[in-house]
Amino acid sequence: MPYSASHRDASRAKIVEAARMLFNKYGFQNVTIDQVMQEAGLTRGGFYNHFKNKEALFSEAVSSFLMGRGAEWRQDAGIDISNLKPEMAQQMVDAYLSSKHLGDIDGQCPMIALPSDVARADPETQEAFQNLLTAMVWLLETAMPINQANRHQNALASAALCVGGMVLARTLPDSELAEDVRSAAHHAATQLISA
Amino acid sequence: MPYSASHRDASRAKIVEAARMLFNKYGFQNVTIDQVMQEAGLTRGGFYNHFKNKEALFSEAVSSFLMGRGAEWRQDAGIDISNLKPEMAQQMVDAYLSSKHLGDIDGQCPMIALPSDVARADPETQEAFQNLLTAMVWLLETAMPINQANRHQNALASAALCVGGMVLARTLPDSELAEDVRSAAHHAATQLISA
DNA sequence: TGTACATCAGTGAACGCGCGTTCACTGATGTAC
DNA sequence: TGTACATCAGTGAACGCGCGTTCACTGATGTAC
Repeated sequence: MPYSASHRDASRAKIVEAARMLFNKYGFQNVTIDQVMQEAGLTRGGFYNHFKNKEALFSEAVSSFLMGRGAEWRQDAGIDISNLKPEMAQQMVDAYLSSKHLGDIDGQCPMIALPSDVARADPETQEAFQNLLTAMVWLLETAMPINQANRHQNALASAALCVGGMVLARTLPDSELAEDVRSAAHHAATQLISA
Repeated sequence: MPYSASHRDASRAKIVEAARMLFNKYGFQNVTIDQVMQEAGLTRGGFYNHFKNKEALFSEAVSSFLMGRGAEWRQDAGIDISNLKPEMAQQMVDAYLSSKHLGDIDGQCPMIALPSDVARADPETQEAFQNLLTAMVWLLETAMPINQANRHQNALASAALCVGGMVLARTLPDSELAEDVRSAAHHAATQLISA
């Protein structure tokens, strides 16, 4: 069994991470397998040792966010999912709807960068996307100030504000308007999650 | 000057409308010019008599919504932009965040169907997209109950909720969750635009 | 311990299909006379 | 009014490029003896 399993896994992980980043930046269809493999430091042909096809890579790239780049992101935001505290919903909203997150095209949440792509992708990818939303809603709901009514509904609406505000801000060419949308969404989401 | 100008314009309009519908359904890259022309009742080659290239068609398709399919949509919702009344913001939110709008893939607002595509398109298309948002915000702001504070900010946040709620609902494979998101966004947007 | 072997990740050339775009041609119809 | 002409929207074949995928081959390295 030449090439240790860990070597194999490391290559695979490099491919997924390169793909996640490139898909975020350019979209599913505008990224070639050649580009991904090059970014991962490998060559074209090897791709099919690791994945069935390009769609399978997309699904992996989306689902990798939750425990990969997303975990770093949460850490930066001061959020610890194994020890949630009532102020962390606000930290989540602050970080998600921040200018920094808006500008971080490579590292931002796939729900912002890829919703239309995912809507047309295969069921696995859609599941992965859904898991991102479910996790976000769970976090907002669980880490909301204690005495909130309609916790679940408010968490869902906050998530819609977070994603909607950022999707719009990312797409608008007038960056001043984009900032206004982002900050209005941030303000409204803050209202929603406070008691 | 054979073929009257009106004949030419009619063909062009048919192409744009076919494109708008197909792009909404399948996304910019998944629609071929062949498909568009066939849907418009014409043949492939004629396309370039009307448009410089596929990107130019995309931009037209997005901008056509505001006064084309979108006008019908507003009429169905009981909204008359030349005679706005204070209850029409609520009508807008009701119609935008309705199950009917969610299911109407062909006819729905391009901000829901195509945000990622537009984020990667040329400046003309992004301008067209921005005009849709600006119009929506203007409508919400202008038709809000009279005695509202923070009208502009609330209109921006409502628009983010409308778009975000629908983008998520369209992408989630679990239709029950999709409904929950849609209705939570609707509830929150209603709060935002009432005094 | 050292060496031959087997495995399989990685390589890069080649294939083949699809699609945006071009082009020479057609023919419907408005206009000049 | 009728007819020849000119224009240009429309046609459909062809081009050419890009990219997902395949494939025969290479070579690094773990294992058996």
